[in-house]
Amino acid sequence: MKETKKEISDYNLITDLSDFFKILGDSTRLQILMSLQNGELCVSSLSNKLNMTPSAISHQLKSLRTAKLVKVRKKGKNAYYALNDDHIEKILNLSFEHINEK
Amino acid sequence: MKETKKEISDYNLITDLSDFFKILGDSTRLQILMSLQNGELCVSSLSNKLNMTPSAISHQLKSLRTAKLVKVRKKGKNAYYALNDDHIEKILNLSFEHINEK
DNA sequence: ATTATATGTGAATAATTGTTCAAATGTCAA
DNA sequence: TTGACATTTGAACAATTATTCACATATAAT
Repeated sequence: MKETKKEISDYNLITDLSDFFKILGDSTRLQILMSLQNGELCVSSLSNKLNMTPSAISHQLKSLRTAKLVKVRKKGKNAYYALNDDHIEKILNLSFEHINEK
Repeated sequence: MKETKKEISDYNLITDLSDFFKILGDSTRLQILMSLQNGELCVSSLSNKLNMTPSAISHQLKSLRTAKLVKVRKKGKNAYYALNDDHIEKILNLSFEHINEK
């Protein structure tokens, strides 16, 4: 059944895409991603920069990790997070252009 | 105060961007946008295509209109909706590439 | 005018989710 | 070992939101 296969793959595409946008649709996570555009940062640095508790930051970093948008490097007591993908910066920039032309 | 100005514009950028992604972060709205990539459609066509009530579709179309992602053309009893912007297709395609490479 | 069809709207409900708080884990230094 | 610091985790709470339902509006046809 070709129709069924197409419907399933459409379904996956749609849910994957909307999940991806859901992750970007939060100001805290966006701020984290944009902060990491200059290079890796540890949780407490992000906590200071964004004026939020380490716990809140850590929770959001977990979401970003699950979505494979960031990766971790553990060194001593610290956990350094970095962008995991080049695409994200492109998408952010293109979306920024979109916003700015309104 | 330069610092303050920058903080304010950063704040607006972040909230505008996250609002934009929030709109895309819903499967119903994504399906509507992707359906409109082939040309304008009226509410009942979308309702049939997505197997959802006209009311649900209409509510989401209102969100999309407020976000200026779609526009309306009223003709007789029908309301034909179309994409309002070229950027959206680019963003969707780029995001699709991102999803597919995982 | 009255019916049927298409769309829009507002309130209510159910589900999702971001932040906080308290506590746990892990690492380093003394 | 003890204490301090960095990060993580789970539960609870508050806020947001997508859909449904009932109803309103608008247009066309008879």
